[in-house]
Amino acid sequence: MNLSHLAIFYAVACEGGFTKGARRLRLSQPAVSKEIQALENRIGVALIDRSNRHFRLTSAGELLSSYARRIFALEEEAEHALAEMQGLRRGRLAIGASTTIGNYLLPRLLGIYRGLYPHIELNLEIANTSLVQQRLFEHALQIGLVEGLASNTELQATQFARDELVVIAAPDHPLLDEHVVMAEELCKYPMVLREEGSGTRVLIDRALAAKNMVLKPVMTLGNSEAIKQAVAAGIGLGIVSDLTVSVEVNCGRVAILPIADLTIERPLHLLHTPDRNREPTVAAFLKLLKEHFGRRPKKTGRCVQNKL
Amino acid sequence: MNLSHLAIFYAVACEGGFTKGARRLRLSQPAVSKEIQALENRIGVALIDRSNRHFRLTSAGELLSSYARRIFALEEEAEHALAEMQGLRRGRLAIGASTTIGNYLLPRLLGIYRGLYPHIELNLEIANTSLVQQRLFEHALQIGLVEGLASNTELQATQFARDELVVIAAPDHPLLDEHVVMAEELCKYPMVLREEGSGTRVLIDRALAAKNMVLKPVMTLGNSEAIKQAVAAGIGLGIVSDLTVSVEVNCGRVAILPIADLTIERPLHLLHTPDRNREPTVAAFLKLLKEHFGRRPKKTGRCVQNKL
DNA sequence: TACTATTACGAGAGCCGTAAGAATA
DNA sequence: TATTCTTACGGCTCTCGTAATAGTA
Repeated sequence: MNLSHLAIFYAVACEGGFTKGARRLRLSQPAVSKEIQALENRIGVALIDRSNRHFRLTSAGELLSSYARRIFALEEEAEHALAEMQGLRRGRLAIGASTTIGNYLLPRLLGIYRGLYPHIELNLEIANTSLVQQRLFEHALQIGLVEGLASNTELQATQFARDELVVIAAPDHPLLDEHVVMAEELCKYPMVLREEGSGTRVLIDRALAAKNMVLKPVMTLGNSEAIKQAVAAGIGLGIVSDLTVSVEVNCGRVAILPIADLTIERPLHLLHTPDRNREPTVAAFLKLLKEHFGRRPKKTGRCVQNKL
Repeated sequence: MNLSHLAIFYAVACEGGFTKGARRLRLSQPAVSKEIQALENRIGVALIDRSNRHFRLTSAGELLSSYARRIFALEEEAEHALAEMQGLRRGRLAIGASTTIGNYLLPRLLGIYRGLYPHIELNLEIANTSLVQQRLFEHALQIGLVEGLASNTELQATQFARDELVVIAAPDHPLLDEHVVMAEELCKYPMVLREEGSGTRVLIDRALAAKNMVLKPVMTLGNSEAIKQAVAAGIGLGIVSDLTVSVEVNCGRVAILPIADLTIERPLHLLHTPDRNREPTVAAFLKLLKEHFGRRPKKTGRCVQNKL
C-alpha cells in the first residue's frame, strides 16, 4: 500500500465525496479519482460504493478509513512533537558533573534553565570525571562539567571557567585581623584538608611545594562540607573551592582569608562528544553557560560572593 | 512531512546505516541519502548524527523513529485486516428477515455459514417487511429475506424460493385417512387460522375465493406456533407455512394433509441495495443461498421434511 | 584499501491537470 | 440541466540509479 494514496482516500472518506476530497487536498477531481482506483487495484478491494449517487464506503473502506485516521493522527502528532522539540518545549538535557560543580554551581544554573524551558526534562548525574567521560562516550549524557580532565578519549573539552581554591577560617581566627597574610604564615597554623591523593589536595600541595612549603594538616576529611564544619568549629584553617563556601561566608560561619602570594586555581572543563549538530536543549544550555562565564567573575575583597 | 520519506528514514534508523537501509528497501544508497536529507530539510531538524563513523540518531531522530514505528505498524495491521476481510476471516453479515424465514429457515443456513466462516460476525434482525426495507435503505442491513414485497423503494428484489402453505391436522384427524382430499372438504371442518388482514390469511382467503369458497375459522391466532399448538390439541385444521412445521411433522404432533386441488404458494424474496460490488460476506451468503435454493426442494408425500 | 556517505546528473515512472465523456437526479 | 465520477492524454515533478567525490578506520 502507498500511504500517499491512503491520504487521498482518507480525505475523500472524510469529506464524503471525490470532489470535496479533491478540494480539501487542492487536487483536481480526476486525479483523486484515479489515485483511489489505483489504491483499490493495489489492495484488490473496492473501498467506495459507486452503485448510486449517495457516497458510501464499503466495509473494507470503513476498515481502512479507521486505520487511516489513526495513521494520520500519529503523523500529525509526530510533527507536533518535533515542533515542540525545536521550540524547546519538549526534550531532555542530561548533564554529568563532578561533585563540586554538581552541588554548588549547577543547581542555580539549572534553575535558570528550567525557568526558561520548563518542559525540558533535566537529568543531572554527579560522578567523578572518568565516569562522566564514560557516560558521555556511550551517549547516556550529553555534556559533562568537570574539574579534572582525563586524556585519550574522543571527547571535546573546553575550559569554561576557573575554580579558585580559597583559604577559609572561623570568623574569630586571629589571621583575619592581619592586613596582609602571606602563604608561609599558613604553615604556622593547624589546617583541615582533604585526604592525600584527592584532586583538591594534590593541587594544594603542588602550589605550596612550588614555594618549598608543606602544610601540616591536623585533620583530613573526605569532602568540602566536612571541612567547612571543622573550620567553623575552630579546628583550623581550611582550603576549599570558593564555589562551595558562598553560603557559609554570607551568613558569617566562616570567612575567606586572602593570601597575598598564593592563588590556587584549576580550570573547569566542559566535555561533549564532537557532534557538529547539537541538540537544541544542549545548545540552549551552552548559551546559558557562556552568558554566565563569558567573563570570569571578579573576586574583590575577602567576602566576595560568587556570581552563581 | 512525506510518509514515503519517513519510510526511508525508518528503514535506515532500524538497520542502523544508510547502506543497510538502502539494501532493505532495495534502493541505491545515494537515493536513500538524498531522501533523508530532503526529509531533514523539510522538518528542519537533523535526524541522524553524522559527526563520526558510528551511526546514531539525534534525539529528534529517536522521537521521529518511535512515531514511524507506530505508523508503519498500523499500516501493516491495516493490510493484514484487509487481507482477513478478503479471506472472509473478518467481517460482518447483517441480515434482516421476516418472522417465518428468520425463525425457521435462516438458523440452519446461518449455521452452515458460521461453519464455513467462523470469524464473521453475524447479525440477524427479525422484523416485518417494511422495517427490513427501511433498515436496508439506511444500510444498517446488507440483505433482507422476506415474504411480502412492498413497492416504490430503490431496493433490488429477486425471488429466491417459494414458500408453500400447507394444511396441517392432528395425527388422528379423520381426513388423513382419505385417499384424496379436495379443497371443498376443508369447508366442512373447523379451521384454526391467522387473523384477518395478516399476509398469510389474505393469501389463504384469496386462494379459496378463486374457487368460490370461504373457510370458517373456529379460532384465529396471531402466529404460527399458536396455530400448531391448537391443531395438535385437536381444535381443528390449520394452514401454515411448511417451513414452520418440519419439527412437529417429524415427531408426529401434527401431520400435513395434502389437498389435491389446492396449492397456496408465496414467493420468498431476497432484497438488497443495488450495489454492484458486494461485500465478500454478502457474496458468500448469496452463494450459499443459491446452492440451497437453486432448485426448489421437492415435496413428496405427506410427511416431507424440508431440506432445511 | 575498504567502507560509508555525499554530490552531480540524467532517465523514467508516476502524479497531476485539462478536456471530454458517462451516468444520475 | 446540473452535478458527480470516469476516461484519455500530455506535461512535469520527483524519485531513483550510475558515476564520481570525500571522509574515515
